[in-house]
Amino acid sequence: MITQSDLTQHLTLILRGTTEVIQQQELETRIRTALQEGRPLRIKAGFDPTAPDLHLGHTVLIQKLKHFQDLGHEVIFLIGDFTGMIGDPTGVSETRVALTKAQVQANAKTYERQIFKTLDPLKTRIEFNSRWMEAMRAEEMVQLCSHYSVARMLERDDFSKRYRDQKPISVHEFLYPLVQGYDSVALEADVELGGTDQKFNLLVGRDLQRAFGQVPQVVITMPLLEGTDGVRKMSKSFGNVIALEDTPEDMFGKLMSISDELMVRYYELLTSTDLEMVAQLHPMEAKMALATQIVEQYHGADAAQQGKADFQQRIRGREFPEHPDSCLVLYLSDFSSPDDLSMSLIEVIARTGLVSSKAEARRLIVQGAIEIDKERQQDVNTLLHVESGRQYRLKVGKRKYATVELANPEGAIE
RNA sequence: GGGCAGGUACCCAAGUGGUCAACGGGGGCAGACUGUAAAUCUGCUGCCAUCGGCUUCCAAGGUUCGAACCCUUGCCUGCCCA
Repeated sequence: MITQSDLTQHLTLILRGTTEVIQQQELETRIRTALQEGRPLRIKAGFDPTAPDLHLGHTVLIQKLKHFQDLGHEVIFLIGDFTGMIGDPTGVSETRVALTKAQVQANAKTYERQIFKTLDPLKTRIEFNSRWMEAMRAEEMVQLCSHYSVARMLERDDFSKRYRDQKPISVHEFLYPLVQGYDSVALEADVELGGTDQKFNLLVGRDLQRAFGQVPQVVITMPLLEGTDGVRKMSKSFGNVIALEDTPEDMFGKLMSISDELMVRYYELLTSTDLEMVAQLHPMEAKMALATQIVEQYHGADAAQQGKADFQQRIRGREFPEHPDSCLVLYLSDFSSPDDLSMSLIEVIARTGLVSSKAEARRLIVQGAIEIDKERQQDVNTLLHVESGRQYRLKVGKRKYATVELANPEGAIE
């Protein structure tokens, strides 16, 4: 027997952090039925195969999938390989390179590795929409298109905006919402999750399901997580991502560099920590706790501690970290003469690979961003006289460190 | 198919024959200040180099002593007409 409190508990978890549920009434009804009949709901969330590197932005959805999974529902992680192979509609001038089967497979593997840090591999169904889309004949495709009008397509925010701004819209881009919507038909999804930017596409799914004689799915939208800049959504093209496969040190550092405001947001969407409690903490402490918690989830407890230690050394203490970003080893052959083991500082910095050009190295020197063994070097003409057996510690800018040393002379095998 | 307007550095956007590696804004980087924050202030932001040089303004040609700017063709985008 299903009690009201069971249902309420169930719903509370599902609704946590959501932006919108269409229709919540339907959701409740379906959950009730599911519980009563012991027949789990089928939850779908789609992902783009061209971006296999998941970042914290994606995990908002994955967490939500996890909630459903924990409640016993069937979770489908859908990889839009068919849509991905045609090309993505975002970006005006850039035509995405079509992915090969092999690439898609490789990306799918990456996805698995990443999402299974959160989801249960045994209970997660991974699907590819090429399975049904490749089998679709042109005739069926045309028929699919007939279920939607251009005017309604133009209702979509980004389409109408681009239309207004006189930016190009290719016809095939209209197919995207249709294909995505059709995925719901093919999977007979009960619920589809997506970011708020997906709302339109998700709703198309409802319409198409209706057109194909199915009960329309419940649509749940989740907020888009802001990137490290705190303003724009987290996205690779904005360079503001915290990737799941960032090193623990990187991840920790990036999390520490977000604004206090954003930190609260991250707590809200990426953890289940009580927000009231967070507000009691010193922002710095709270941020440390957040960073530790998140790094721990994706890299384990040890890594989290290591990330924390690295942060403490490198940034707070402005000390040389345990793991420098670059270790430059120089050989005798790198110098013009074995009697004069000196190299211009610019050259040395460039060789560490931490800067993109010598011009940049030069700039950093002028700007006082370079230190050798804790001494600031502001002279562009500085020469580094390398003594064998000695290690030089370079600080390049705010957060990059490198060691420089001469190759072991005895062990040198030419 | 026809007409019109455009394509400038990471993005937006000035420039419309020499003084342009190219105004300005955003972003990024650095310094100061800090809690590696945010906000703020300052500087830098094509490449190589000691003066100086080299490669850039959709592409390919052309005119010119000299072109991002003029001409031709092509490619791309938007709008209007069919």
